[in-house]
Amino acid sequence: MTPKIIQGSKRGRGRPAVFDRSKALFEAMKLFWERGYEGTSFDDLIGAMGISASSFYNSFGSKEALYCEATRAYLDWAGQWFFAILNEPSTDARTAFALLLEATAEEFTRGDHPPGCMISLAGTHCSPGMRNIRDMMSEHRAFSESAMAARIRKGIADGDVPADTDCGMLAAYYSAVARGLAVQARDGASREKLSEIAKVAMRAWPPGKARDARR
Amino acid sequence: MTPKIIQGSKRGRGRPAVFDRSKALFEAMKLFWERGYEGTSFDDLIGAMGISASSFYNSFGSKEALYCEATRAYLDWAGQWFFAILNEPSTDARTAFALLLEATAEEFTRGDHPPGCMISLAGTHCSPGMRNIRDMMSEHRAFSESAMAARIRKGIADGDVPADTDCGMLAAYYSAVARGLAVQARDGASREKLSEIAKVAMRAWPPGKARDARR
DNA sequence: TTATTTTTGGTGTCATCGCTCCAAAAATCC
DNA sequence: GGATTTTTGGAGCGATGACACCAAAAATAA
Repeated sequence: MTPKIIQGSKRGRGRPAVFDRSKALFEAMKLFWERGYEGTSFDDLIGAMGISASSFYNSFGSKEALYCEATRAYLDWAGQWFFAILNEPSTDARTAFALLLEATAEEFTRGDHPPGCMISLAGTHCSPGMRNIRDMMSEHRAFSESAMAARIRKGIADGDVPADTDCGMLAAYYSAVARGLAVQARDGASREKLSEIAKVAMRAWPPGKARDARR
Repeated sequence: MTPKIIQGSKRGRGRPAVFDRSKALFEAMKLFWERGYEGTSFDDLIGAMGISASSFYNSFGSKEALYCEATRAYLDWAGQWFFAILNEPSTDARTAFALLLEATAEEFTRGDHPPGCMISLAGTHCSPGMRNIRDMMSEHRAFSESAMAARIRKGIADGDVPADTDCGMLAAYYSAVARGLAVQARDGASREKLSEIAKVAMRAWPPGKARDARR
């Protein structure tokens, strides 16, 4: 319960850090991403991170704390392309979502990291000791969904989305599609397949011309 | 490796089974469904099944073997409504898929069993010891997707689906949507929300009148 | 009742998991 | 170089996980 003091508590004197902390975190992230929280053991982690058990403890506190950090690191990383596309001011809402799904297809199938999404499929099972992590991942999913809803609302304000669109529901739909793409990627689907699915998914975009947003 | 002989090997003489095997299996299924394979412990299982460790071993062989059986039981159970709707001869393909998603929304949110789908979200993480289970679940997902593709092909043959439809891709899309609905259900989405998402998803159905199937 | 077959409780085992502690080493500032 | 501060390797620990075994009990056919 006491907030564990981690690496860098009294910097300026004494021995500095030897291993690259953010690099170790990145390795841990990839492992969690591929194997999930329960599927990744302490020994797996320190092996991949190249540090000892005590270094691990000193620097990251606990497996659960590391998982939170790794998740944050993933969000910072994936959030870059996600929000860059979502908030690009010069594209209309429909194009933004098409590009978003296209980028999703690409990012979910790159060879330099595990397939799919670290957030979409993690913490979906609920054993007693997993509630914290489950709730955390659930909140992250809700957050990205609400970001999509906000973009759709902006589309209405901009006049490029029909004014009677249910933003929350359309966001929930695209959120669900993205989760589904993650499962497909896990099952070995190619970028091309995900891309085609994305194209089909875009056919569900609200039909009809946008009405005048200025009422 | 030796195929373990389980309950009922030499029936007709001796003591008969005391506990209800299929009921115990059903309890195990619900536990696996909710908590996943790794999240469910041996003790959790025998507790929920109401049997001793040795009975467990005698009757089901191992945790992994039980998981396979529980998965089969789930497929038999969920396959009932799934295939009943998919193969109903009097509905056209589009209606079949609309009803399928509608049923999915309902089944994924019933109070009498865990939310979502036991197949959609299981075995998506790949630690070394989970490869068998991962592959098994992946195959089950591929199977349901191919069943959907077959139904769409039948729709083309019946003339109620445009002949130039890419059946495999459309099936992959609806498969992905179903997986996404499972995640949404896990995150606590209501039947109504899933139902609305399903309606949005149906807007992606191939547009245009069906061409004459008889070429 | 007896022989036969299967179930059961209880106990044990071996591995892994996630930590935890400690003494020694290393790198900085003075 | 010495003091200070932090990191590191290594050993160990309590808990849990997934079986595994066995003698005793129970229920049936004969």
